[in-house]
Amino acid sequence: MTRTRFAPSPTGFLHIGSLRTALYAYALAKHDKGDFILRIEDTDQKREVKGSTEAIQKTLTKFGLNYDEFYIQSERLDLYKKAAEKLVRDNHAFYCDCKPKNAKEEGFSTDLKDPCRDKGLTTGAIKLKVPENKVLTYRDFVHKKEISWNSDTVYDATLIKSDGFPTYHLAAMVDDIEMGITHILRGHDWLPSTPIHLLVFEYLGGIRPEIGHLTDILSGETGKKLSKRRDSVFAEQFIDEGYLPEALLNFIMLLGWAPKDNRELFTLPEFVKAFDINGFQEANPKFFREKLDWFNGFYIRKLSVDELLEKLKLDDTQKNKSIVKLTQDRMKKLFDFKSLTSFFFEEPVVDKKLLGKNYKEHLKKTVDAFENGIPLDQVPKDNNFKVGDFFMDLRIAITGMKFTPPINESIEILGKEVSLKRLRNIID
RNA sequence: GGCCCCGUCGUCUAGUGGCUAGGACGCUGGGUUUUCAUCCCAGAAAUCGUGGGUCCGAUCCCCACCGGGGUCACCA
Repeated sequence: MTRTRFAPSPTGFLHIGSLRTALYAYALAKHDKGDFILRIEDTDQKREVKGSTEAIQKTLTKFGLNYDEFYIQSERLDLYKKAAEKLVRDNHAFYCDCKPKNAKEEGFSTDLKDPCRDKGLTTGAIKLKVPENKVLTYRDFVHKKEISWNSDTVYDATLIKSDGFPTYHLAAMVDDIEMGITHILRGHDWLPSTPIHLLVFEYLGGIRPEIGHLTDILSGETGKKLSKRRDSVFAEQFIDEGYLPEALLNFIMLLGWAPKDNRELFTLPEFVKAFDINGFQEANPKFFREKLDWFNGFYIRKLSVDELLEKLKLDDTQKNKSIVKLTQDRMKKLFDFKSLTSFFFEEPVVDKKLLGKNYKEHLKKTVDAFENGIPLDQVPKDNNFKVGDFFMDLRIAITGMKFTPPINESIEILGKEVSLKRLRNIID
């Protein structure tokens, strides 16, 4: 039975890269009818942001990534403590009372082995005792190759902090074993610390899951890894901007994974079905929005009128339905609806410079046609107007814009009274 | 700097020891249309990072280089 997990730390909203990791982990499990587990890694109390666990749950649900099991690491502390004590007992870990260091401020350290490793202390933080000159190897299922290190390049990583909380290096491995995780799928930033995890797995005993490291998504602007701070890339934010979850998901699917048959359109169930663990990409993709916009337009067009009405939070009136029908093909984002249709709801400001030379003649004859019940299509024929010019003047007079939904249908929705009023405003 | 990952059209990517290197987005042109959009058709766009090998033959295998990315915490 395939079991995968998505293990975010509750430090904010769902990063687009995290969403992708969750999606792939979900597909990996569900393709084999396995379980997808959500595990909140809240072992750093300082960084925790209130409400983010709920936000993550809500967002995953919104995208259809439903999980079968749910865990919170801070509720499992004794498990990690016991594991660490076992490692100390087995002489694979040791207590340490050194002052914590922060590499960001202190720079690179060349001394990999901790001074406390042979002191035989019995209190303090607990660190991994990394063996000398040992080759550490695993096969990465994303990269489809063996990756290895010499343990001499690995530092004695902290397993339990002095506040008693475990670090990722311990907690995640304990949980992955305990929860029977078969495949660890995680961000590429974890690759360098994998030798630590290999040792922890080995010393803990039990079956080690397969491990795979996803590519980083790079910013199209900077070429660097997308960052929460610099780039605006939260899943929630895309939704707020008028992207459909199914569009974002479809876009994300292809940023780091591809099928052999060039297919590009997938609903979530279709993706799960087509998913193949060998389809992962090894090179870092850049994040550009053009294709996302296309996906979004595509999925908007596929919506039924009622569905679109609901997405736009519009009342189910006949008028709204008609307007939606006219604009559906023209929307790239849900947000576009507002600018596309404002003239239906409020008097447009008409810039007369946009109108053609003969606009007065055009509009006068249109008013006549309205009053006498003559179809608008008839007007240019009867008066020898150039069809395009005539309708363009009409369009601008009614909507204030050059690019609009079909003008005849729009006028129908607006009604005779309103339309006439707008025409007269301009002629007089 | 040490360690590690990566390198096919602008972008996302398919591909195999021998192909006109395929698709999609975007772009350009055309058709449909009273505008725009949709839809349809066509086109431009990748000397497969560079230089060496191996081979009858390399985008595909090997090496070097260059370039890009990541990471070096009692954060995850």
